[in-house]
Formats: sequence, C-alpha cells, structure tokens
Amino acid sequence: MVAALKAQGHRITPQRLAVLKILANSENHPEVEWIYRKIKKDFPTTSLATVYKTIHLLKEMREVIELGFADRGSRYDGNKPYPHPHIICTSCGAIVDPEFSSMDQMAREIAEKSGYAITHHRLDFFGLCPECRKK
Amino acid sequence: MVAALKAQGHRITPQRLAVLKILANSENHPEVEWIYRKIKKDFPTTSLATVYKTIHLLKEMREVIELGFADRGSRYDGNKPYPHPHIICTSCGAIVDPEFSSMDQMAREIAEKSGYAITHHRLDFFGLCPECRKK
DNA sequence: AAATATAGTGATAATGATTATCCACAGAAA
DNA sequence: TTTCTGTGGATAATCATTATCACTATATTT
Repeated sequence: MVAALKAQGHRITPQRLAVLKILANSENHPEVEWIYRKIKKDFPTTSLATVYKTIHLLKEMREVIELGFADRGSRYDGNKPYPHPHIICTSCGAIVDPEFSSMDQMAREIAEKSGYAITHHRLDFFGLCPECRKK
Repeated sequence: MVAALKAQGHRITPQRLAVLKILANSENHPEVEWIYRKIKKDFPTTSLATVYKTIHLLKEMREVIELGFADRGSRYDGNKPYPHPHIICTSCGAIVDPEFSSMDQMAREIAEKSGYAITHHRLDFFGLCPECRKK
C-alpha cells in the first residue's frame, strides 16, 4: 500500500501510515469510528476527517473495499480488496468472510460453516448500463 | 398488499394506496423522491414523511425489499419482494434484474444479456451470528 | 348516524454518517 | 531560506432518513 501511495505521488504521513496499518491488518471489517479510536491512542490529535480522507484515497486506488450500508456506517476491508461475499449479523453487525463452492448450495454451506442463521442476502453487480457506455 | 395490510390491522388510506400502487407496478426500483413526486400529482398535500412511513411498513411486512446504498438514497422493489440479484449502473443508477444460471458464469452471462459493463459486484448474506443466536 | 377511540397524516426538527471548507503547517524543490 | 503544493485539523454543511407532535381521518361501537 505504501508503494502504491508513493507511486501515485502521495506523501506517507504518520496518520496515513496508522490508518493503513489498521486497514491492512484487521480481520473484522472495521468501521471508521473504530479505526479512529485506535489511531487516537498513538496520535491523539488526529482528526476524524483525516481518517475519512485516507480511506477515500485508498478506496480510489483500489487498495481497500467499502461495504456501504444505508442504516449504519460503512465497513472496510484492506485484506481482500476485491469483491467477495460476506456474512453480516443483522443484530451485532459482525462480518466474516465465508468459504463456499457453488451458488446453489452457497447459503446452506455458509450457514453450516459459519454458524450464522442466514435470513436473507444481497447480491449486486455494478457497472455501466448500455446508455452510459455510449457516453 | 392491501389484504396484508388489513390482515395486520392497518388502515387503508388514500396515501397508502398511492404508495402501494407505485411500488407494486414500477419496474425501475424507484427511490423515495421519485415515488413522492408521482404521488404529489394525485395528492398534492402528501408529506414525504408519509411516504417513508408507508414504505417502512411494507418493508416490515416483507411486501417490499430495500436496496440500501451508503452514498445515495435507497431503492425499492415491490414486484419481487424476495432476495434476488441486481445490476446497478454506477453512472446513472439504473437498476435491472438479470437472469442467469450458475454462479461461475454469472457475471459473464449478466454482462452479455444485460449489455452492462460489469466492473464489480456485491454479495452479502445477512443473519444472526452465533453469539447473537444464543440471546 | 353520531360518538369515540385510535391510527395516520403533515410539517418540521433532529439525527448521524460523510463530505466540503478553510486555514495553518510541513516537506520537497529551487 | 523562500516558495509551492499537499496534508492535517477543526468545524460547518449536506443529505437521506427518522423522530416528534399536534391535528385529522378512519373504523368501530353504541
């Protein structure tokens, strides 16, 4: 990630390094507030805005993926910065990465292996529609 | 839907009927503002809050599903109120329901049949984690 | 049909995550 | 050292959604 930042002409600041480390090392798909609190321990003067800016930067460079939700804050993943399924607890918000084989048995397998009680899912494909491709 | 509302002891008001009709008949996965504007033509005094309340109600009765986004308003589907994949234009926001067979070829098939240029996707499973199941 | 109880509506304030703004500062280049 | 641009910090602004609350409409009961 550091290399990617430098390559694009961005500076490596202590604050950025801190955000970056947390994103690269955490398995829990953290939210901004969580990252912010962790950073405050080492750099008490860090602003929340800086955390947002850094995440936004890494997101644009595709070093981090965002899991956006309408009813709560976004969650981030710097470990596997590419599309992959998630299991999300609708009660406590825990997020884990399931392993599975085919789409048909997917939900069943995921439920078994993860111990989650799957109630519903969401599968979205993003891209440009025919109209927008022309432009 | 009307039956479902009555069954749960809810009143059938003109405003609710209007929201309900729109949700049941539109193929475009409308957003709240769009629904609101359409309703204003027939019931100019309708409040935006009422639209939100009605949608929330239908969502709770599982008559409508919500596609929530972090960076824009939610979109709703009253035609197929059960989990199913979507193709979403990251430029204009157009949403369509693809048809496909297996997970492996899914993205490819969807791209071909829909004409979308798929760049990424999102597949989320929701449910209760082991901890929350105990409670 | 009138009365009553209560759910629903409308207007607006509040909320909360995220983004924009703006100024001061830091680090590289000259 | 001076300059120049990128970055950080603090806070205001934004925007979709929800909460609030007084008023109204609806369905039921009498």
